[in-house]
Amino acid sequence: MSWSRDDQATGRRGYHHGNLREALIRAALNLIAEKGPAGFTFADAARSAGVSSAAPYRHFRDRQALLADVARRGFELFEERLDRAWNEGRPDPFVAFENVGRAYLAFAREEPAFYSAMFEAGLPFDGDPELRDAADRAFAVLRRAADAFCARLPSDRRPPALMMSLHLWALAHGIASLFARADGGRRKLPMSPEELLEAGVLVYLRGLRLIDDPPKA
Amino acid sequence: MSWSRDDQATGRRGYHHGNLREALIRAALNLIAEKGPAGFTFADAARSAGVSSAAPYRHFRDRQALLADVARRGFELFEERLDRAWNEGRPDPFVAFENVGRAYLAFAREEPAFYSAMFEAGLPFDGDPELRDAADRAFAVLRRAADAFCARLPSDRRPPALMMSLHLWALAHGIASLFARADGGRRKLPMSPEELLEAGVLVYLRGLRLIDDPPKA
DNA sequence: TGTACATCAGTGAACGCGCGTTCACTGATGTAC
DNA sequence: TGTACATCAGTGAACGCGCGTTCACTGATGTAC
Repeated sequence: MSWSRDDQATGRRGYHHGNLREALIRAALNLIAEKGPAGFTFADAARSAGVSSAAPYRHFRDRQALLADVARRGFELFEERLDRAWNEGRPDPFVAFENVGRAYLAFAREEPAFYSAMFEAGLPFDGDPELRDAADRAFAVLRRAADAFCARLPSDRRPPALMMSLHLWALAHGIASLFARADGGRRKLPMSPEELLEAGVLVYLRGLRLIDDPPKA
Repeated sequence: MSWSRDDQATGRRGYHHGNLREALIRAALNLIAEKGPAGFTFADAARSAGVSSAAPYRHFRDRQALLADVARRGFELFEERLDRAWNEGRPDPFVAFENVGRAYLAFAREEPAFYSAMFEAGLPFDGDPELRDAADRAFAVLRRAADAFCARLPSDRRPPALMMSLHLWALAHGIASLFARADGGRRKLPMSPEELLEAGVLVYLRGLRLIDDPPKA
């Protein structure tokens, strides 16, 4: 029995929910994790927040607006995690880069719902400046890391930092999409995604330092 | 006016369609290209094949079976394209590798519907041996290419070919997913996805040849 | 401290819609004789 | 070559379902006086 006015099951307090917006976002994350961003419905989110199907309209224009909010928060969290891993290039840019890579995969693995909403929901970035900005800021961490790394190289063989950051982003995203997701039917590997990414980044960074070496004929 | 019994609009021939199975697959591809694999419906496929909504059940157990068939064909076509690009390593493994990379991106760009069905529909590979085999055969092309490439390297610095093929697959897939798809809201780049991939593969392959060089401190 | 009132954040019933699926059916096709 | 018949591949109507969305409403909360 409960002495307070809280409903133990839903966390609600009587007629007014109190924090429905947050509850809907949490519900959306759970549903996306279960069924993917396509399987998530507005009605379902309302249901699992313990509220009528009309209630979400007080907080979100429609289903897509809720999804976009989830994605935006995901990018913010992603940025924070990557930035903390980079740690301003400490102890040195090389090690810090590896840490960013691991943080990338850890995020994809630990927050599959956010990751799906961010990269697989097909949200229109163009029409949503907040979402685009959040995504840009997350990428900017990689970009800053690449800048710092390149600055250490002798200027005659310094690669374009933008290109470098795009390569590493693509590699991390590719590994995350193909191998690091929890959704059952993925391919078995002889190594962990983290090891695969670390080895890949290692090879890549070594290749960079030889950028003016002609290819083997 | 038509002298045959063909219906010009739908390609049908009277009561019996003639080739409904193929028509449904083509319809599915168009619909997936338009709305993504999540937006594609069985009813819509039937409609655009000019047939009643019950007809598809003569050819596919359900919606997912049709989707899986599209994905399987996609992997078969993908394998063929990659294999042709590899061309048994001619003129030399390095150039042939670049060709495979370009073929990978070209496929993602030219066949977005196949690509979506293959990599984004979340189909259960485990329960569908034909689909899994088709996917494995496509990957095997990359694997063979990596084997041939590694065989050219001196044995004391020969990288694991499996790892190498996984890296290149992930890089190509990452670039394709993030930058090479036609679906509007993608990020603008200062270079084409093909150039980005080519540069990345170049750096990677150069890094490979230094695999026993210690990282810069 | 109490009261009147505005505002807010919910309800619950209803709607139209399209989907997936089934069913008995029927027109077309192929084949045996 | 014709005919009877089995089989195949469609039809179209119907079903239950859940979704997104709207609407008038109402209970709860905050605030001015």
